[in-house]
Amino acid sequence: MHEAVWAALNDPHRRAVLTLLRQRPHAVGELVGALSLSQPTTSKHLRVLREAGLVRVLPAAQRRIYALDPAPLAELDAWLAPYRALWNDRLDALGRHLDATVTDEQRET
Amino acid sequence: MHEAVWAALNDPHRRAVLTLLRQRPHAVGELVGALSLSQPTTSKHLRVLREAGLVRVLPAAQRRIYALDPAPLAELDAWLAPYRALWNDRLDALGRHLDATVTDEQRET
DNA sequence: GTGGAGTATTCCGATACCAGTATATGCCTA
DNA sequence: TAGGCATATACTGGTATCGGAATACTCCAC
Repeated sequence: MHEAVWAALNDPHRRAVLTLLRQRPHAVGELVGALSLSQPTTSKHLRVLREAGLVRVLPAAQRRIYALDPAPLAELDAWLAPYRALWNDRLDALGRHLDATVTDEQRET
Repeated sequence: MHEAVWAALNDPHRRAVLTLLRQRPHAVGELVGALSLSQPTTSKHLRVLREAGLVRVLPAAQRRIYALDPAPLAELDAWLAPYRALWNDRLDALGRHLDATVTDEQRET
C-alpha cells in the first residue's frame, strides 16, 4: 500500500468525496457544491485522490466526471488484515466472559 | 472514527510501531532501536498514537511499556465496510467474465 | 474564431508536521 | 539523598499541506 493513499485519506474533504463517489460518479461542479469549497481547492483535492489511484476521471466534453476506484481501499483492507485477529480475539474473550457470566448466574438461580 | 486516528496512521514510522506492537508490547527503548530514530522523536510518535487511542501505556518502574489497542482499527474496518461491496462487485464481475470466457472457449472446442 | 462554461494550475499566506538538540521529569539503587 | 537510567517535553528549523484569489487551459456552440 502506497504512502500517497494514506496521505489522501488523511483529509476529511477527500474522504467526503469518496463517500459521494460511492453512490455514483460526479462532475467536479457537483463536488464543489457538496463540499462548500472553492472550485480550485476542490480540483486540488481531486488531484491528490487521482494520484493516489482512489479515483478515475472520465472526460465528457468540458466536464470531467470523477468515479471511485476502490483498488487502493482493497489494499487498505489487506493492510488491516493482520490486526483483525486482535480485536476478534478480544471479542472472543468478551464472548467467553459473557458466556461464563451467564452460566454462573444460571447456576446461582 | 476520529480525525486523530487518520492522522496517526499517516506516518510510516507510526505504522511501523503498530506492526511491532502486533507481536508483543515494547518498551520505548526497544522502539527507538527498531525505528532508528532519536529517543525524543520516538516518544513524540508514541504520544500521537496514544492520543489517537491506538496504543496504551503500562508504566513499569522507569520504563514505559507500550501495547497495541486495536479498537480504532476496528473503527477503520467499519469505515471501510461500505466500500467492500464495491471491489467485491468488481471481482464478482471479473469472475463472471472469466466464467463466460471459459464457457465460450469450451464451446469452441 | 469568439464567447462562455467547466476545470486545472499557479501563486501566495497561514498553519501543521517531522526531525533533531537540549533540557526536564520520574523512579530505582546504593 | 545523590547518581543514573528511561522517558517526556520545549524549542527550533525545514518542509509539506490547506485554503483562497487570480489566471490559464480546453472544449463546445454559435
